[in-house]
Amino acid sequence: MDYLAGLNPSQRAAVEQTEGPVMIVAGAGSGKTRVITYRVAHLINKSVDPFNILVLTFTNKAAKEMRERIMKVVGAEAKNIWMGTFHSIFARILRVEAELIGYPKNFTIYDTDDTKSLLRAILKEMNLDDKLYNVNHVYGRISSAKNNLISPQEYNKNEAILAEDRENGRGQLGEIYMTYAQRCYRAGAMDFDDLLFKTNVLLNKFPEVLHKYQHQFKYLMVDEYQDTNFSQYLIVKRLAAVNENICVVGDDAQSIYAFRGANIQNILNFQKDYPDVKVYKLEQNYRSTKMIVNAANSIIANNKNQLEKNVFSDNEEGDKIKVARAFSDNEEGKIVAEAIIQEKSIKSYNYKDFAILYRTNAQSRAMEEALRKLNVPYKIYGGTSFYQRKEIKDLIAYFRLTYNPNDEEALKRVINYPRRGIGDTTIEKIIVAADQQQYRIWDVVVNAQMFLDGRSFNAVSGFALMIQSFQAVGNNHSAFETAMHIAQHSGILKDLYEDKSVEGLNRYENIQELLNGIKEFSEREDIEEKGLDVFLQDIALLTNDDNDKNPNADTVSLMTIHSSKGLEFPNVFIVGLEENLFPSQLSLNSRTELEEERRLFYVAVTRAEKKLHLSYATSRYRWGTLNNCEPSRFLDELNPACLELDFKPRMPTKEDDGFQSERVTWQQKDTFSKPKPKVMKTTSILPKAHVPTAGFAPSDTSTLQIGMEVEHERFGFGKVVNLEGNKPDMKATISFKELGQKQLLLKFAKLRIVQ
DNA sequence: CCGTCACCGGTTTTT
DNA sequence: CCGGTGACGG
Repeated sequence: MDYLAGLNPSQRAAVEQTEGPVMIVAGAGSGKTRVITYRVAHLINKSVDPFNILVLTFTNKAAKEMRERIMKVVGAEAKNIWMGTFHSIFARILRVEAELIGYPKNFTIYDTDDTKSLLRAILKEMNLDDKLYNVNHVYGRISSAKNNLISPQEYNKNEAILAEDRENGRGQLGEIYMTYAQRCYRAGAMDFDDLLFKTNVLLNKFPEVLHKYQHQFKYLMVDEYQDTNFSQYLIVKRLAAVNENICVVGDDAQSIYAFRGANIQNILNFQKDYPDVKVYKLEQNYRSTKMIVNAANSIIANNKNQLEKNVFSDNEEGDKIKVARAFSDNEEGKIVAEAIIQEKSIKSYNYKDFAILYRTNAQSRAMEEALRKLNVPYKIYGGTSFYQRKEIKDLIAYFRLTYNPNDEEALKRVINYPRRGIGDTTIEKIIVAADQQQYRIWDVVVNAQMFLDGRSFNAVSGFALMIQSFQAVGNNHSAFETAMHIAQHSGILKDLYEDKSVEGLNRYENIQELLNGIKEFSEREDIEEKGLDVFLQDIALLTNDDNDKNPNADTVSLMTIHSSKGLEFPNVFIVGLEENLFPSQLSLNSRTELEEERRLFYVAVTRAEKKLHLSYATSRYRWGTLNNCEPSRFLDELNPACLELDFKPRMPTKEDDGFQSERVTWQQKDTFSKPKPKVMKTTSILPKAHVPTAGFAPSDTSTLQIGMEVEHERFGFGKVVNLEGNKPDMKATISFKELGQKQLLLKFAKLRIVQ
């Protein structure tokens, strides 16, 4: 049990409190993962059967990492823990229980693309204006209904919801939702939200099933509890209801998924749900320097409604946070790339000690180009996943169809790819027939003679025969053999092989890579079921990093801030700190959304261990045109004492005056982009601006002495406490009444000597 | 049914 | 700027 020795008192207490409800409020970098892993290890050492432990995370990466760390303490037993993302764990349970709720065991999981494509089809069939009924909007509406456990029937009975839709001119949303749910059901498919929604249905409707899992999962732990939505919350609550051995870990300050239905109240209200809860706070940050922790605290202080905590660091003071300004997104990339090379050589870091974080994936382009020019190796995380590439999805659609021929989206995708003379009209006929006769789509396809005439009938029945032959092969061959057979006989391999363009070559290689992956799967010895259907099951739930071939390569990491959550790097660059980008334009309408952006910034800042770099550009390409940008309000919110402005004006203009030495009011500096009207007031940590005395004029400061009283145009009155440096670059430390001590370069500062 | 071309609209963030 | 969609002629 020597692992307990390495814990601080509150960490240790949280680990040892294995019984009853426990809430761990874990500040950024406070050793949260450590506590969870040791807590699980501790349970196992107390001879709790790993099969009785359920640990829920939000990403596959987090689950994998934890499992490995637990393995180091308790060995191979760790393999038996039920540990994974909400979606993958409940997909696994649903596969066992699916038939109870009318789904086949091998139900398809529709990913976002499938969902949107189906919605588009439905909107078209209903003849709805796809601008008013924007697919993303419709999807969002349905998704949030599901995450709040509102079924299509309930939706259509709920006058408040219907009225709201009608007011927005979207009175048909209820009907769309209904149709969408039916189509998914008929296709034997669940979307991401269904995995949670249907689990709730299952646990609600079948007490014996609920009972079974309540007794199986004697101990529950939920990581990132602040990111759970209502649907997830209720699953957890139901499962924990018998033993109440539930431990949730989270940090309200890092809640960044409200946009997807996460409800921060779940963590804020946990104490109400379990009045006898034991609460542990992990407040010591072991990750970052004091400077970084202080800066992070100064940001989050701008948010209301938080769990009270005081995150601190006993680490070294650390370097100040560098703030760089670029003239364009491309120059920003260059500044970052150069800074990486410089830092790396001075402090002999590896490339993998650096991360570049951005708000949106689109920002990666400028960074990539700059890194490539300077030969800095890098790796992009997230973005379009390997499994989302068109060619991969095409082949997988054949796999899907082989095991679930009612999968409408898979069918639409490949029934005419490669070309086999089945056009849109024919596909339309098949769908309409299925709809009118209440047939499953595959019933129509195999009985094509009833619905189609000569030529298209031949093509469709040829296709049906092909899929049936795939099913036959799948029945008695390994995953790899089946996959290879399908790739060849579907014509996909040939089609891609004949495309000799660079992209075509690339696509061919990607297919090879997928097949290689399946080969590896076929050869695994740690699992029994190795059919292609098993390989297929969770593919929709995988993301890019689950396909990382050499995770230990020495490369700079590029990713969105969202995907950086839970990670840490010695050096972090947060780029694109501009209004309308970060905070995102779409977040400016409400306080809650703006606060989520701020938490996102907090997450980004707290990724850094040693040194943090911030940057913004004054202009940026967006859809191919150049736009002016203003610096982000978040720069204003950082404690100025933590910042070091690092502007190297390449084209010195009069706007640059005073930049190096003063606390900059960022918003005013870009004279050519007119300040946007502020949508809402933010509570600024900046004191009220000083109003200079009438007739303020800067004095000649060459005679300045320690002890003199001065007035600064914006900082107000203060006293000179120190002077250092030589003439042109002489620096004065002035203690201002309102703002405390500041260092000013005399050649820039406009000071009036009072006496 | 298939290929070409003009047009439009999309960038949050992820399972 | 890019990729997807829709109209049109072959």
